[in-house]
Amino acid sequence: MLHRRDVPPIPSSAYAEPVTGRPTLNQRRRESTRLEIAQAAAELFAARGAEATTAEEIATASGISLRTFYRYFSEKEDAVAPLLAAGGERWVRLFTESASDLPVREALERSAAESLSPSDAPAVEALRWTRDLLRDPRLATAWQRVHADSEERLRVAIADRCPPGTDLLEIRLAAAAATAAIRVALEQWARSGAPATGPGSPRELGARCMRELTAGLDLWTRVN
Amino acid sequence: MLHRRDVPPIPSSAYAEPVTGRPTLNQRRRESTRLEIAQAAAELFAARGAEATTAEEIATASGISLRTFYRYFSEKEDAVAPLLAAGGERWVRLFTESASDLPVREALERSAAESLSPSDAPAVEALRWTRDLLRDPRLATAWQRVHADSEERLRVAIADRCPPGTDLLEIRLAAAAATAAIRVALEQWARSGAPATGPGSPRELGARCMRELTAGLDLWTRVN
DNA sequence: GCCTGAATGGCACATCGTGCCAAAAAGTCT
DNA sequence: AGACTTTTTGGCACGATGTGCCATTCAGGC
Repeated sequence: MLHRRDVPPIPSSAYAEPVTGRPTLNQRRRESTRLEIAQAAAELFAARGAEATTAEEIATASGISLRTFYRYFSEKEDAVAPLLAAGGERWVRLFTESASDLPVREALERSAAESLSPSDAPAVEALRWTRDLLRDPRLATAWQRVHADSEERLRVAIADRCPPGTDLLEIRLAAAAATAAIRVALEQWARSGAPATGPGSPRELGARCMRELTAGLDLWTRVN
Repeated sequence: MLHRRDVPPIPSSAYAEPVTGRPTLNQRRRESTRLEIAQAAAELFAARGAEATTAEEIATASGISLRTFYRYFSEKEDAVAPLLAAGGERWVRLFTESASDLPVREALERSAAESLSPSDAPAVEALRWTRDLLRDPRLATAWQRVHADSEERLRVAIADRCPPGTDLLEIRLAAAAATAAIRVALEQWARSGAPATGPGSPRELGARCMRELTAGLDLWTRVN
């Protein structure tokens, strides 16, 4: 007897469980609010630095109370995570949605390249912010957490594509290699003055990093 | 005029600057204190979890005041960093001290394997603690920071070995690949019930991860 | 012994992050 | 429309975090 569950057999969120698209209307509203807060936080962090910015200032700038801010983000520095994670989120989504008959490595490289070449307007904004925010040492923790989360999601996505008996260490290595490739590419791009497209762009750097880091993985020779 | 520095032109530590061994006596004492605190913190974290342990409890268990604790560690969770970083520290040190005529890749693999097979008694302890501490989600941040620092130190060490004109991106990739290999190997070992030596040990897993992740790097074909 | 600089401890203080509860908002149903 | 339920929000209190400041203690060198 773990939980008391008398009347409603399913304690899930609310009424109007959507049969159609995955994200609930409320969830989309919440995601939109998260982005607004992230935008305000990024401006403050870029201007004064994360150290000198209080959580209350971010909340006020976002038009919400301090208490509500901490319902959207568990830590002050996490407020910019939606911007830092924008690329990674899109990347894993593209990989998951790619044709399942495509070899894993092909799918990884293509979705990475596509996610690193911002076509969307907010994606361009996120990239610009990333470059600024990476300079703040106080945000290093958030940057690392974003990639740890990304690696975990990617690991699950890769595992779903592989046959059941696949070595888990191989899957972990593939996820770690691919995530590290994206991270190093973005860090290198942020340090350089290269533009968001063309030579030295995240897309080019990412392709090269991905190729070199994933070349030696055994995973590709066993499943395709 | 950034700082006021009138009388002493060099603000370095103390008297008795040692001409011989690198670490100052005071620094060694400090390092020893750090380890004692880390030991006490690890026991508390493993028993009650990092969430339910206050910084003051760690300080009291270490026989120091709360204020002094924060002079040794900037955050509560960082208190166990010396244990989590023990392997990585030794690894970079072994790599740096290895014969300079040894090819970079050889030196990397050998020092990694050696640092992952604990011969020292405290190294065995650190490994045992690592397995326990990795279960605490509250310590994930410290774990990630430890490896970010390790990657940075390794990057510098690799750069020192390479000829001046070497592509910085290649060096970054090598450092990232090697650090990720160690991290994945330790995470996999911690999840499994494998012993510290023999089959499934960190040394064996590390060798395999290192081989697969660094196989595709261009760096080896240009410098040796 | 004295003297000097570093290490320590105590205190105050701003900020962080959370539990709790009441008010407001949003959605459902008749 | 109104009554009802569920979710979200804001305000408040409070323990915990992390730091600046200053007096005291400690560990040498003289």
